[in-house]
Amino acid sequence: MAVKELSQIERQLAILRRIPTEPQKVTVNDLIEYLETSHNLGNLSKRSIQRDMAMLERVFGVHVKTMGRENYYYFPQGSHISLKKMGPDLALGFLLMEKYTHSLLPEASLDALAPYFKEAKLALKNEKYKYADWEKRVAIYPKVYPLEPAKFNANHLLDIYKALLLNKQFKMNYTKKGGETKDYIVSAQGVVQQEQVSYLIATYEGQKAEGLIQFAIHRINNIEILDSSPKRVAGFDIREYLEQGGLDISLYDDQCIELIFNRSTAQHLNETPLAKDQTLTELIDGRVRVTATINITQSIKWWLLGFGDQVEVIRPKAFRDDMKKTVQGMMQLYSHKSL
Amino acid sequence: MAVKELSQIERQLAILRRIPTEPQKVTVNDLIEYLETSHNLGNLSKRSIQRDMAMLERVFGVHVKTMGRENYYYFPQGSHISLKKMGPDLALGFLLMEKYTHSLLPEASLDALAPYFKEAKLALKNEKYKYADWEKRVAIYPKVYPLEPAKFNANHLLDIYKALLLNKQFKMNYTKKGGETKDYIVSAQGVVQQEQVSYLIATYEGQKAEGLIQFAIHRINNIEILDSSPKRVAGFDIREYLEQGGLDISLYDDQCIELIFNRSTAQHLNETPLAKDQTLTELIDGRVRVTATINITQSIKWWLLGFGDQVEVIRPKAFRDDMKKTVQGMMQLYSHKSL
DNA sequence: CTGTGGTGCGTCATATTGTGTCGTACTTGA
DNA sequence: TCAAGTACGACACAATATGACGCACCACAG
Repeated sequence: MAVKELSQIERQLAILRRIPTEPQKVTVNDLIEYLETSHNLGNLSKRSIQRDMAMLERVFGVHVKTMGRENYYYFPQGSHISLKKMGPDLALGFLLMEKYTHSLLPEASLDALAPYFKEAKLALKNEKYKYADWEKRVAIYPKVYPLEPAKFNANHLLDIYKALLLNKQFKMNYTKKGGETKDYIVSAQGVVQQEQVSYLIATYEGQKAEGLIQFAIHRINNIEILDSSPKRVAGFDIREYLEQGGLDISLYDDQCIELIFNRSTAQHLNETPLAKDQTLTELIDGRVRVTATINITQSIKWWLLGFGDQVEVIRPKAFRDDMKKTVQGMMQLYSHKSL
Repeated sequence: MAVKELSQIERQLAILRRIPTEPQKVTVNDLIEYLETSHNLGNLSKRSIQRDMAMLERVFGVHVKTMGRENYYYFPQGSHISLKKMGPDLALGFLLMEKYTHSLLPEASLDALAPYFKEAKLALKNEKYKYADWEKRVAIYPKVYPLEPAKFNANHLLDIYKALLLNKQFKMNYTKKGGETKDYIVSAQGVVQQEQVSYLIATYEGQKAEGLIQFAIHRINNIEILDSSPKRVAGFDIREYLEQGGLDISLYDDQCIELIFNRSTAQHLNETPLAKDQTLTELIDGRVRVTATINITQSIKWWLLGFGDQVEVIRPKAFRDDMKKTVQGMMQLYSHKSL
């Protein structure tokens, strides 16, 4: 490639893109090498780059630290440069994302995102928009999960993601169901986030049986990323894993379900269908017969039980019997006098 | 304020921040006025700004359109300038947010966010990070909601948010439960997003009784933002509204609940407690007595029913009787022979 | 249709700013 | 203590930005 000439501004922007955030840093010599190799430039004097840095410091808030005889340049953590003002669509997107996810994201990510959220709020505070009481007007409200979220260290999640991305194994200390803790050398295969609880899908060193193990992330006590490469399970795909009932085992082979709903309850199946092939038929007694093809899992059973006497399971027969048995168990509970 | 002098770069950056995205546009005269008022600059020649624009076009991809005798400048939709490269924490934050929210956000917001997501993926594709199969390794998986999401037009949601922010009323066509449609002039008070379904909390013109009305957003057929100001309900706070059972009515005044769980089922209450003041006591028969202070709502009943015979409601008495009655109803369903 | 006043843009002399080459002060490591 | 490397101020010179034209073009009004 030919040696190009770059105008001052273009050169300064190229430098800007090279400046890392806080833990990392860069020297003038690094920058020269970068510009010469990546941008095929010759003929840049060190003095000019030094002057550029002074300007970037003044205009873009690049930080400088003189350590020893060299200057190191970096962005402080959570810094942000915005050249383009956010439009309302974009700003709203950020605000909604913050609402939806702020309890789910690792701290480090939240810190890094904070300037974007701040900017979004600012963008909605100008002449036209009145961001004033957004907090008082918009809420996300979980329906069926009155539980407090598991005390869940999102930093561990971050470490797992990093291990996945860096293609490394990691060592973790984990509290097993019984309460005993154990160290594992883990090859992460995937992560599933389910409502408030996240699971790591992985294999570990010294595993007795073949297969993928699920670890609850909130039971992880400590993580340390190792240098070794993980043992990858060939052809692993988290969606296939979930479809084959990774978290949620199919109770029956039969996937054709037939239910009879109360009329009022059936109504909302119109809006949120059980499956794409769902059919609804009104019966003589006013109730509604529903058929659909779905994996019949523990979740489905739970969901149907939740409707109480407003739904009756007809098919598969085995599922009906299962429901009947459960109801008999419940009946027994409430036949006793309460303690 | 004194008339400041700005260097070329600083001026160009100031201009850049003033350039809007596509539907809007800006002329050189607008920019001069902006710089003179907002940045207290005098002495800028029109020719210099014109030259600046040529440079911004070349370096930052600002688009220009000559309409009539003037030039209009704007950013194309979905354009994005990144001067700072994303760190891994930030990039992960974006990827997770995309995973969590991409089915919930309005199209326009998604389009505007797309460059950020793209940049995040790029940031994880460099020397160190292997973004390769993120899609195959990370999933969000709803637990208790096997339903297909309501066909829900996120653009209507966007319009509602805009009406809230712009402090305007809007007109909407809405399909009522029965199936009939009706036009409303609406004063939005808030929005609640609950799992897959979003609700607009509002008052409307010609409302018969006092009070806040809930509209399901997926039943809205059309929205048009008006110029009139909404009637604000004094002191409205969505959190208070929800706590007082806006969506989810308390069934009983008594908030002290007492349950007896199976041992295995009770275990996960350790991790995700029912409430902050929850107490667990093991009984002689191995089951676990749980007490907690919570709003006893339809959701809670649903949730408890879901456990089938693994939980028994003890108190409040009225709630126990309610559960008993429901179980008797279920018993009746399953005593019949199936059709 | 024609004139007036506005715009964009090329050009040129001039003012301003960027650049390379010093020198000096300072730090580190041999 | 000295050599070698860095940061940075100063200075002359080169490069670039600026303002003042002029021309071409367009819109609008008379």
